[in-house]
Amino acid sequence: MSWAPVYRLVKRIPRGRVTTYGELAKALKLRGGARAVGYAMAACPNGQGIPWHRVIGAGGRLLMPEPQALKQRKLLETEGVALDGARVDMDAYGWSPVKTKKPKTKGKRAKVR
DNA sequence: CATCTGACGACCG
DNA sequence: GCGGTCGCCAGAT
Repeated sequence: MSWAPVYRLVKRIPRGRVTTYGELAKALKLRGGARAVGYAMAACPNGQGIPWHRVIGAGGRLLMPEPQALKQRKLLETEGVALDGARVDMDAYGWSPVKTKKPKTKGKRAKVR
């Protein structure tokens, strides 16, 4: 399966912002397919401009095993995302793909929540 | 075709 | 807050 849309969305994530698998799944209409999204990320071609580290679990919780999680934390911090231990403040850095998704019809509501 | 597993999410105890 | 279970989709065996 071509996870192009997933990768595309991930690439759309602005710097200093994060999103969750669930959000991505919903944005792509993959209801309950959070796992599928996770799978896509796991199979994501590393080194192709895909900021996988901006993709986290629900509630802004880091999932991946430690080695990757640590790296992810570091990368996020570098991008300006404040991490609360293994937690990310979704209320502050949570990016909504569905709302920010290509504002075709004017600006509409570019407000989070 | 059946079964298990997985970088998930939500629910329950 | 933590751990276990079920449901979801996709891929591998």
